[in-house]
Amino acid sequence: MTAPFSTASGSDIRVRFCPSPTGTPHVGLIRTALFNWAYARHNGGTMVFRVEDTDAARDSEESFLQLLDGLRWLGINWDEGIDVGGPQAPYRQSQRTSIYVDLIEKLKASGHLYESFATPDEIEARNVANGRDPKQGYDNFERELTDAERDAFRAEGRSPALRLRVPDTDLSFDDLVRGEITFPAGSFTDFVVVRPNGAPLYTFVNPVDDALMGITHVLRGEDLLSSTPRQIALYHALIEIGVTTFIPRFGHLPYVMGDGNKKLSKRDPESNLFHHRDRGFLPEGLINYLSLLGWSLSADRDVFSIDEMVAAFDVVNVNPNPARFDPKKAESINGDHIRMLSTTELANRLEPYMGNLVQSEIDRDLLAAATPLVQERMQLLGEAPALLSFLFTPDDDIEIDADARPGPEAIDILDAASAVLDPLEDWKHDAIEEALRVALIEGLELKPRVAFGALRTAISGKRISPPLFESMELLGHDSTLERLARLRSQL
RNA sequence: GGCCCCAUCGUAUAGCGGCCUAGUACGCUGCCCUCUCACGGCGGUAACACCGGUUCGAAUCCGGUUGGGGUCACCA
Repeated sequence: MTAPFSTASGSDIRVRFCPSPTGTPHVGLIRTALFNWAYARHNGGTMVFRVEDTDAARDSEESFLQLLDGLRWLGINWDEGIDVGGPQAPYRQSQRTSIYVDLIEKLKASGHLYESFATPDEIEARNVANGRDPKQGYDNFERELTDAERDAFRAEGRSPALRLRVPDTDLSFDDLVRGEITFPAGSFTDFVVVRPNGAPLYTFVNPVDDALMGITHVLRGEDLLSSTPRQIALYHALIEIGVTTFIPRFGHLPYVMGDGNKKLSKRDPESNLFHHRDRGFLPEGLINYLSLLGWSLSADRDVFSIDEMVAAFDVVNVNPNPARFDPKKAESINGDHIRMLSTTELANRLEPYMGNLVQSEIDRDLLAAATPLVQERMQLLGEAPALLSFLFTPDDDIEIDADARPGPEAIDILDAASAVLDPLEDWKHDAIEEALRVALIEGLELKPRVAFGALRTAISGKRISPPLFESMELLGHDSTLERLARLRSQL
């Protein structure tokens, strides 16, 4: 069967993101949103955002709000739909019932939909009785029910679901990422589009809204690949009754996988968008990494800005095979983005991650001054507090980690350091370093790592810290001396 | 089981018939830098699932096999 697929290109391209608000935003879902968005922006087309909340049992307002929060955090915006409105409002399916009811009547009248009284159990039993695989699905046997037969079912107290009469021919489409795909006639059967209670199902409302909203390119997860022929069948019906004139192009994006060979599960923390935000991913870092799941900018570059991604993105270059989410790689990419930020910008981004450490203007200034010390030491913004807390902690409250505590031999080091630092006029890191090197490395003939290790413990309480002399400078003369004295007294 | 999709280093990918004794990045690892940790620099490790075919020539095209995944809901 030949079909009038969309030929839209450039700014005529219309894509959509249409999540069902169940649970926290999943990175696979977000990757789908990202690719749709990038495709629209690259082509100067239109991004539509609608919500498929037709499953009252599973959908929640909280989840809906989280979706908005997540998209806004990432900077994925839209031109029509939720909040911004548009010619096909409303954009929440729960508010579009009358539109569906109207179309259901039209499709019924035109003979595309027919009443089906068989329950799932009966269909399975029927398959078994006919020697078919129980899992083989519906066999279209109620297509030509007589009025008398229908009345008989009604007399039993049954209400019919409505099924779409699908064509008895092969159905083909040219997938944007996979190429030509053909489903043989008979491999997809008449499917239910309306429940007996009159409520339309996803199988109906999704293509109907795409048609009504003029969607030209449907980019979605590959789990929907098998339902595409059925949707195309529905499109043919919609075209015949004049609802639309074309069928969108489809592009089925590869799965985002977790460990093993299965989709990243909703139970897996890695799947949760907010898990990554909470740990300190930058929006641009996460977008960069997510882009790499099934797509690449070029052969030898995998760190790039959002603008660069948009400028280069084309869905036809998306790789069809499933991609594993690799937290290590994601963090590495994020670290690169952290290093690409200006220090003032990084300081601003860091602040929300500092917990109650940064509370005053003075704290903010200290954070700004300390940011350069940690910019090359983080992959996640959430690592900052552990690295910097000693700068914001009163001298009395510095805890000495067990693995950082030096032996009694450090007493001489601390004494010598105090002696040379106390009278130091020019409290700058290079002067501090010079004084300490003269006193400890040359004077006491110590190895730098031994001498400075003890001082590091004194001021930070840790074996690992930002650069020592810069840290001392930020801490100030008095605090530094106080901390040296405190450690000495504990040895 | 029927139908559909997928198949390059551990991972993500480059490759769209000769530029490939297969490139890059993460990871792992050796060395250098170095006050710790990082950052950075220079190396190393490691892949075309298999079998046929087409072709002068195949990771690239075709067929099959194997393996993995999805789908066959009155969920979305």
